[in-house]
Formats: sequence, C-alpha cells, structure tokens
Amino acid sequence: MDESEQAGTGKGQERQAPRRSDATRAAILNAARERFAADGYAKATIRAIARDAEIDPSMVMRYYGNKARLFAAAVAVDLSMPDPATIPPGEIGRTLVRHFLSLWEESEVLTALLRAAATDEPAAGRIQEVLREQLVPVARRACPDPAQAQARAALGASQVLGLALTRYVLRLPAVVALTPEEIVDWVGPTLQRYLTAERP
Amino acid sequence: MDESEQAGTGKGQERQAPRRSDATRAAILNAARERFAADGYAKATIRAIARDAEIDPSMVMRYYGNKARLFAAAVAVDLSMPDPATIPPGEIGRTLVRHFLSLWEESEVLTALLRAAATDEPAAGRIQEVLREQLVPVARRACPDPAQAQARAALGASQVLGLALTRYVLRLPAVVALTPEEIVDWVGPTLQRYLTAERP
DNA sequence: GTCTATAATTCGATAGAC
DNA sequence: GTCTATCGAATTATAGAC
Repeated sequence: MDESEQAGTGKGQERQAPRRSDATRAAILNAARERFAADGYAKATIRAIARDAEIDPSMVMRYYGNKARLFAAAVAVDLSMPDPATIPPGEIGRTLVRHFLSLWEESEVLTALLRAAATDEPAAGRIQEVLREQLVPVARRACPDPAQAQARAALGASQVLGLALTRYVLRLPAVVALTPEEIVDWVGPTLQRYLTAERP
Repeated sequence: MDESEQAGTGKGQERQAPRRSDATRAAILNAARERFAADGYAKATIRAIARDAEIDPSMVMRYYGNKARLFAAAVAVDLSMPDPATIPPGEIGRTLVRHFLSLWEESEVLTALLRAAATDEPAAGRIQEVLREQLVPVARRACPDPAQAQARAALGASQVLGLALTRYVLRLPAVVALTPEEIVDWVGPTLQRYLTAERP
C-alpha cells in the first residue's frame, strides 16, 4: 500500500491527520476493484467507477493519471504464501488449496486480475510476475527436484487458476455448487502430486 | 455448418456452384475466429475482422446482422468427445487429455470462446452449455456413481479449462514450455482420478 | 480540490447510390 | 452484391473556471 506519495504542498501535516484525499482515493480503489472484477478491463469505465465511488470522473484522472495506472493500483497482489517447511509434508496440497480458496473469497482483487488478464496483456503479465515471484519459490521448497520447480508450479497454477476461472469468473453452476471441503478433498491431492510426487 | 439459408433470388443454382457469397462468408468467419481468439469480444472490432477478410465492414453486418450473431456463428463448438466405453478403463484420463490438447491446437474456436467468456456473459453461457451437453454425459458413463457425474465433470472442467487458460489464453511461459507428452503424463492421472476414483 | 465543458477517437449500425 | 458516407452513442483524456 503506497498511497503516501505526492503530499501536494508538502507543508507540516499532523501525523494522525490523513489528507482529505485519502478517503477519496480509497473509495476509488475499492470501486475500481469491484468494477474490474465484474466487468473486466475494457468494460469497466472510469465513469462507472467514479459513480460507484460517488465522486466526479475527473478526480479519478487527477489521482491516477489514466486508466492503466488506476488498474495497476487496484490489483496490487500479495498472496501471502505459507512456507512449505512449516507444513506437514503430506498436507501441502490440501493446505495450499485452503489458502487459495480463502484468498479468492476474501477479496475481489484476484477475480479482477484474472478476468482482466484474459483480454488485457499487461494484466496477463502481472499474473506471470505473481506466479514467478510468489508461487515458484513455494514449489522450489516443496518439490524433490528444484530443477523442475517451474514445471511443477506451472501445473499447479493450471489447476488453481482453472478452479478460480470456473468458480469466480465463469461461475459454472456445477463448480460453484462444490463446497470448500469437497474442493479441498478433491483438488488437494492434485496439488500434492504436482508439487511433490516423483515424475510420472 | 448451416450456411445454406437465404438463397437470395432463389433461382436455379447449379449443385456444385456455391453462391458467390459463400467464399466471403467463410472468410468472414475465419477472420472473426482469429480476432475473437486474439482480442476477446469487446476489442475484436467488426472493422478489423472485415479488414482481415479483405471485404467491406458493411458486408459483415449484411451477412450476420450484428456483432453478437457473428460471434455466435464463429464459435459453434463440437467437442467430438470419445465414448468412454471404447477406452481401456485405466486410460480414460490420458485419452481425454490427448483429445483436448488436439482440440485446442487444431483450431482457434475454443480459445476465442474461452477468452470472450471471461468478459462476455453470453459466451460464458455457451461454455456452460457445451459442458452440460458434451462433457457431463462422458462423466456419467465413465464414473462409478452417476449421481456425482456433475461434480466430477466440474472438477475435470476446472483442470482442463485451467490448462487451456494458462497455455492458450494467458500463455504463461512455464505452461507453454510443457510438451504434450508431459501434459498427458501429469494431467492424465488427474482427470482419471476426478472421473473414476472413489470419493476421497 | 471539485466540477463543467469539450476535444478527439472509435465503434456499431444504417441509408442509399451504383 | 458491394461500397461510400454518415449517424448516434460511448469512451478516455484535457483545459480551465470557481
């Protein structure tokens, strides 16, 4: 969260007195996340985001410059991946599935990023960065042959993103109907095998 | 392929003499598939599709009425799913993965449909139809408890669509780098388990 | 900081000449 | 069947008054 640049006229501001614009900026980001998650990058208009945030569209431009920068600010992602060393070896798959499910359900950031990535190349690039910086390291520590960590992380990403796609983006009824426990029971072993099993 | 309505002035046409417009219509559909696959529904403009097909944009409207109908015509999908009864029981997962890989690579129809579905609700609805009509029946015949066919098909769809998303839509380098053989070896057992294993 | 007005594009869709 | 011309709507983005 780096919303602390540009102090305008940088005169002495009270420590606990946030700038008047802070509330506005936060409202914009929240509205942007919702709209990007619901409509994707192209259909989420600055006008609609501003209407949701109950401000004037020109303020969005004033604070974030253009639509691409607003999107980038709205989808800053921290997966907070657990350290595989702290997980019982046989429970890595199930633990990761539980972690991902709570990530996707506690915020709309990931849904916004995934939906936008399907048609916006910069967003697809960000997903690639997130995987490389936050998922591959986990695979490297969890799998028996670190040289294969990239391939194993790729397979895991295909299953995790596929679950997210069908459940939160496409909302296929049969996938939405699955309970979190069913998902953990079925998909956990898949991740476990992709990350830790010997080569097939 | 039902491009055989509206014979214009329906006078006697030779059997083997296709209407002059047939070539144009086919060129439009091919260009539309490519553009929808590459750009998604919103960014694929009728103007760009017409330019690729080397015709006038107004012809697209004349033949297909509007953009939504053009898209529907361009993404008519037949998965040609094999009958599980003809597959060795232990090879169902691997056979299906091979089948899906060749489907996604021989045409851009599925990529176009998936990319559009992320931001266009009608397209997402079509994916749901395809799954219900063409994938669930396979699951019903392959799995031990037909009552669970929907859930098992949903899990399989999450993995298959996740693979397609990461490989053909997002083009994550680590997923693109996987060879078809590696994918069959790793993902085959996943589908096998989702479709045929006892409940976990 | 906030808002009005508008510039500059771009798109889907239509009308009509040939 | 094919093309020109254009309408009407929507968008991002900017300039400037208050």
